[in-house]
Amino acid sequence: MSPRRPSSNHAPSQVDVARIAGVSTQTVSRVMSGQDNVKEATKQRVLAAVEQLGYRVHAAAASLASGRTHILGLIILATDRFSSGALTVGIERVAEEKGYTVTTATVPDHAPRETVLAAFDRLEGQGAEGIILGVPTDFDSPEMRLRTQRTPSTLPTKSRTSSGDGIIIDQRHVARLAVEHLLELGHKTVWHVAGDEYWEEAIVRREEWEAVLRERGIEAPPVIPADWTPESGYRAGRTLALIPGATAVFVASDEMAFGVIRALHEAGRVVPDDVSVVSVDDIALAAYASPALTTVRQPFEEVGAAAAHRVIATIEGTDAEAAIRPVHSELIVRASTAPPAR
Amino acid sequence: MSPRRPSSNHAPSQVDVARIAGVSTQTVSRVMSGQDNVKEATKQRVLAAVEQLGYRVHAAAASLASGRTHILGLIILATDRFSSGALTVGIERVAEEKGYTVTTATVPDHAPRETVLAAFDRLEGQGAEGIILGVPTDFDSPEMRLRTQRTPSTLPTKSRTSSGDGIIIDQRHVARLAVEHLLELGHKTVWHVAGDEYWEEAIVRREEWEAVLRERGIEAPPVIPADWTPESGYRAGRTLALIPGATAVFVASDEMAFGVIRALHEAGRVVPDDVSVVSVDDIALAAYASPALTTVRQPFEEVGAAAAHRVIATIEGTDAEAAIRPVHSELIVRASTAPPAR
DNA sequence: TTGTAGGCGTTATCAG
DNA sequence: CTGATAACGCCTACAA
Repeated sequence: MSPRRPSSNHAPSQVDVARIAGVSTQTVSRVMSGQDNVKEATKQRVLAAVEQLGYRVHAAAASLASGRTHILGLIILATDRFSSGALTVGIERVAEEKGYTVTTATVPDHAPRETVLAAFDRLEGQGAEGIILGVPTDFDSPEMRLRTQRTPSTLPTKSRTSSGDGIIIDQRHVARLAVEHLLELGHKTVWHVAGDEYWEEAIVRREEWEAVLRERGIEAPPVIPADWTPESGYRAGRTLALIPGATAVFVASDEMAFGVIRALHEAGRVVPDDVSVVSVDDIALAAYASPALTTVRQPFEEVGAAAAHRVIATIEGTDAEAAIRPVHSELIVRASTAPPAR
Repeated sequence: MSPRRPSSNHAPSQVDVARIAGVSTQTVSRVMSGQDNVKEATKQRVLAAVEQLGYRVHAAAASLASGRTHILGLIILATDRFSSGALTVGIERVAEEKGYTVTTATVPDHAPRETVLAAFDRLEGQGAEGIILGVPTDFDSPEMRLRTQRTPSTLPTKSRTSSGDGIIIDQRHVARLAVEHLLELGHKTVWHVAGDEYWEEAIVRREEWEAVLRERGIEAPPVIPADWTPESGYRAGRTLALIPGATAVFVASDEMAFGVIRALHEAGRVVPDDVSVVSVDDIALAAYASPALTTVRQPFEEVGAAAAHRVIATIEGTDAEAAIRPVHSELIVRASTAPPAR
C-alpha cells in the first residue's frame, strides 16, 4: 500500500500525525526524538500514523526550535589527494554514528588565508556546530581565534606552533621511524625530499629528519624541496640522481616517491640497490609500486574519526580529552629499501 | 573595532539589525537576499548595522520560512578511491558557484540496496533538494523511483539499463578507445581485466571490449575478473602471466593496472615488450607508474560539475538538458603499450 | 504519561 | 520603496 498524504500536497507535519494518532503534537515530538516517557500503546499508534503518512521531522523547523543543527563542517582540500579521501571517510563514519551530518567546503591548495576564513564562515552560516579544518591554517591568527572561540574546531594534525588544539599524528615520530630505518640499514646519511612547506607536516618532517641526523653527528645534506605532487617528486628525483654519494632518501609522501623512483630509474640508478627510498602514507598503491614502497603508514581514516570524536565531544560538553584515541603510525618495510651496496 | 553584540549573548537577529538601522525586519530581509527594490541609502544603513553586529541570516529560520534549503545531497563511496575525490571536487565547485551547500553520505562499497536507500532518506531528511548518486544503484527499482520522483536525482554515469537519467561519460567510447588502440598497434587479440561487476561501468566496458573484438571477427578470450583494487589487479596479473599468447590487456582501471604490471614483472614478462597494458582513469600517478601508463582519461571533476549543474537545473526548473555539457574521454598514450614483439 | 502555550528567526503576502 | 502581520514546523517549559 502506498503512503497517502492528508489532502493537500505538501509534506505531512507533526500536526497531521497527531490528528491521526489522536494525540497532541507534543507526544509525536516525544516519540520522534526517542524519549521514553510515552506509553507503549500510544507510541505504537503514533508510529503507525508516521508510517502511514510517511512523516519525517522537518530538520530546519527542528533546529530552529531547538537551537541544534547536528551539522559538522569540514574544510578540505579540493583535490583527489589520497589523504583527503581517507580523512573524510573516518569523519563521516563517526558523524553518522553520533547522529551528525557533515557539510563540506573545499578550498584549493595554497589558498590564501581569507579563502579558508570564508569557508569557515560559510559553514558557520549553514549552521555547523563544529568544524574540522583539514587544510593548513594559522590556527592562532586573531581572525581564526575569533572563529574557533564561537565554534568548536579542530585540526587533524598537531601543529608545531599552536596551542595544542591540533591532534593526533605525531609527525616527529613518523619522520624518525623513516630516517632511523635507513640509518640502521647502514646508510651513512639520508637525503630528504620535502613536502610543500605550506603544510605543517612538511616542516615537522624536515625538522625531525635533521634532528635525527644531528643526534648521530651527521650533518644534514641540503633539502630537496617539492610539493607533494608526483611531478615534483620526479623533479626531485632528477636532482638526486645527479648526486653520486646519495644512497638513501626519505621522501615526505608516497605520491612523491613514485616520481622520485621513476626519475632515478631513468637515470639508471636502481632502487633499492643503488638508492633506498622510504616514504610516508602507505596509500593503496604503495605496495604496487616498482619496487614496492617501504613507507610509514598514516592511519588517516582513524585520524578523521578521532577528529570527529573530538569536535563532537566539545560540542556536547563531554570530556574532549577522553574522546581522543591516540593514533599510531607504523613503518611498513617492503622492497624499496636495502643496505647500501658495498 | 570588534563587533559588539546587542546585549544578551546570543547571535544577533534580523530584529536587532532592523532596530539599529531604523527599518523593518522586512527591509533587512530584502537587503540580505539582494532584492533591488530598496533605496540605496536605506540599504547602506542596513549594511552598516549588519556589519556592526556581525549579523548573518539564520539558515534554518530562512529555510523554514522560505521552504528552500539550498542543500545538495551526495551519496558516495566510503573509500579513498581516486574517482570519488575528483568527482566531489567538481560537484562542490559548482554547488558553491550556484549558492548551494553539499552534504555527504558515504556508503561502503558493495553496500546492499537498503543502505543506499537509507542514505538517500537521511539526506532528504536533512533537507537536500537534490541528490547525486555517486555509487551504483538500481535507479529503476520501485523504491528508488519513489524517491527520485520527489527529489531530483542524478547518476554521474550513464547506465545501460535505465531511463537516460544517468549522464555523461560514455563508457562504451572509453572501452572502444582502449581496445582499438591495442588492435591498431598490431595485437591479434586483447585480454580484459574487468572491474567489479557490481558497477555498471565495469559491465559496459566489458561488453564493449567484446563488441569491438567481435566487429573484427575476433573471438574474445575469457574475462579475467577483478574488483577495482590494486590487489585484485595483482591477482589478475598472475593469471595473465600464465598465458603465453597474451600480448595485450585492457585493464578496467589504473589502480588495477598497477597490480597487473607488478604481477607481470614478477613473472618475468616485460611491459610493454612482452605485454601491452592500457587502462582507464588517468590518475595522478598513472604517469609515474613503471612503465608510465597508457590510459583513457576520465574527466571526473567535469563529470561532477555536470552532475551538479544537472540537479540544480532540475531543482530550479531551468532547462536541465541545456545545463549539461558533454564530457570527453581521451586516450593518453604513454609507455605501457607497444606493438607486439615479432 | 500527556497536553497547552509560546516562541525560535525568517520570508510571503498584502497594504500603504 | 517600505512596513505590518501571519505563517513555516517544531521544541522547551510548564501544567495537568
